[in-house]
Amino acid sequence: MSMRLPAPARREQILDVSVQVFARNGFHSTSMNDVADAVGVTKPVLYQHFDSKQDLYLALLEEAGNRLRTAVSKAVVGATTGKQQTEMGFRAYFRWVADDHDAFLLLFGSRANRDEESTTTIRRITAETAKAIAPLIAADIEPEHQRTLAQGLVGLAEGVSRYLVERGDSFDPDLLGRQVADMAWAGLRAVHRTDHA
Amino acid sequence: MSMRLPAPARREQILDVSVQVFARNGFHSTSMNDVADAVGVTKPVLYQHFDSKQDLYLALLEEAGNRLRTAVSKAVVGATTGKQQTEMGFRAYFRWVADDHDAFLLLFGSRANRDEESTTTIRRITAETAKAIAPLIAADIEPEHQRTLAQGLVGLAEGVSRYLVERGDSFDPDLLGRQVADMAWAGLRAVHRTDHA
DNA sequence: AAAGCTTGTTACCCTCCGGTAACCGTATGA
DNA sequence: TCATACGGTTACCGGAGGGTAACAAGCTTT
Repeated sequence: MSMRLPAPARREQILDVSVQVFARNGFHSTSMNDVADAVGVTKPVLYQHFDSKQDLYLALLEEAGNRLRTAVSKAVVGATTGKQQTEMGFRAYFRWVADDHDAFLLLFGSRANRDEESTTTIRRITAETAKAIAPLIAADIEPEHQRTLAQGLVGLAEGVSRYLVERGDSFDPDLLGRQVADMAWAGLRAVHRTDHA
Repeated sequence: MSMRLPAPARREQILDVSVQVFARNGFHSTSMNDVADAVGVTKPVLYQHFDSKQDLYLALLEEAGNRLRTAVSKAVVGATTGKQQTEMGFRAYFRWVADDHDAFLLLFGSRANRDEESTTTIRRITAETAKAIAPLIAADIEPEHQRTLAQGLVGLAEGVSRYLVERGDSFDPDLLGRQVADMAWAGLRAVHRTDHA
C-alpha cells in the first residue's frame, strides 16, 4: 500500500508518471497495470481518476499539445519581422522538445499509437501548429498551397526532432533552431520567387 | 469456401489485400480475422503463408519500403546537377505516394502502429532515404549536422504527403515535387551560406 | 470514540484475439 | 478408381488485459 495522497495530487502524479511510460512503450504495449506499477499503486486507483485507458491517454495528449502550443505562440509574439518569427518559432519548438521530451515522444514519436480518437487529437494539434506557421508564407500564393507548405515545415521540425530524440542525442535547441530557421526561411523566400516567376 | 488458389497466388493476394486493411485501420485495430474476411478466406489460411501477424506485417513493411527506395533511387540516377537531383527525388517520392497510397499510409500514416520491431524497420527505411538525400547537402559542413538536416527534409516530404493523403486530396505529384524541391533547394543553399559565414 | 467520507487493495469477470488441432473436399496421377 | 497431396474449414484453446465489485484501512468531524 503506497502513501496516501489527496485526490488532486494523486491525479497529477498519475499524469506525470504515465506520460513517461506511454512515451517509452506506446499505447498498446502499455497496460493499465504497467501504469499502476510505475505510479506505485493498484489499477482501481487509476479508474478513480480517469474513466478509461483512452481517457487517460487523451488527457496526456491534450496536456502535451497545450504545452507545445503555448511555448511556440509565446515565442512568436515577441518577434516583429517574418524572419525573426521563424527563428523564434523554431527555437521555441526545439526547446520544448529538449525539455518536454516525453511529451514530444507521446505526440510524434515512432511509437506513438493512434486509434481513431487519438489520431484526431494529434492531427488537430499538428494542424494548429501549421496554422500558426502559415502566415509566414507569402500571402499572395494559393491558400491551399500555403497550408500544404506549412504542414511541410511542421514535418521538417518533427523529422529533425524525432531523429535526434530517438537517437538519444542531446542538442542545443537555440543553435538548432537558428540553423533550421535559416534553412526554412530561405526556402520560404524561394516560394515567393517561384510563384512570381 | 472461397475459390481455390495455388499457394503463391494466394500469398500475393493476401499481401495485396492486407496492406489495404492495415493501412486503413492500423496494426492493433486490425485482427487476423479482419484480414481473413477481407481476403475472403478463413484465418488458418493466413497462417499457412505467414508465421504470425507480426510476420505478415513486417513483410508488408519491407515490400513498401523497397518500392519507395527503388522509385526514388531510379529517379535520382538520371539527374546530373544537385538541383536536378533534388527535384527528381521529390517528384519520385510524391509519385510513389500518389499511386502507392496504401504503402505510404502503412509506413508513415498517423495510424501506423509500431511495436519494437516495426519501429526498427520503419526507422531503417527512413534512415536509408535520408542517407540518399544527405549528399545533396553541402559536403563541407559537419556530417552530423548534414544528417540531421537530411532527416528534416525527409520529414518535410512526409509531412506534406500525410497532410494531403489523409485529407483525401488528390494532387499532381510532378507539380508538387517541383514546388517542394524549389523550396528545399533554396534552403539547402542557405545552409552553405550560414556555415561559411 | 464512533460515524462517515476518502483512499486503497484484493480478487475477480469477461471479452477479444492470436494461434492451432483436427477434419473435409477436390483435383491429379498411378 | 483409389491414394495422396493440397487448399480450405470448423471449432477450439489460452492468455492478456480492460474494467469492476466488494472490502479494508485511515483521516476528520462532532
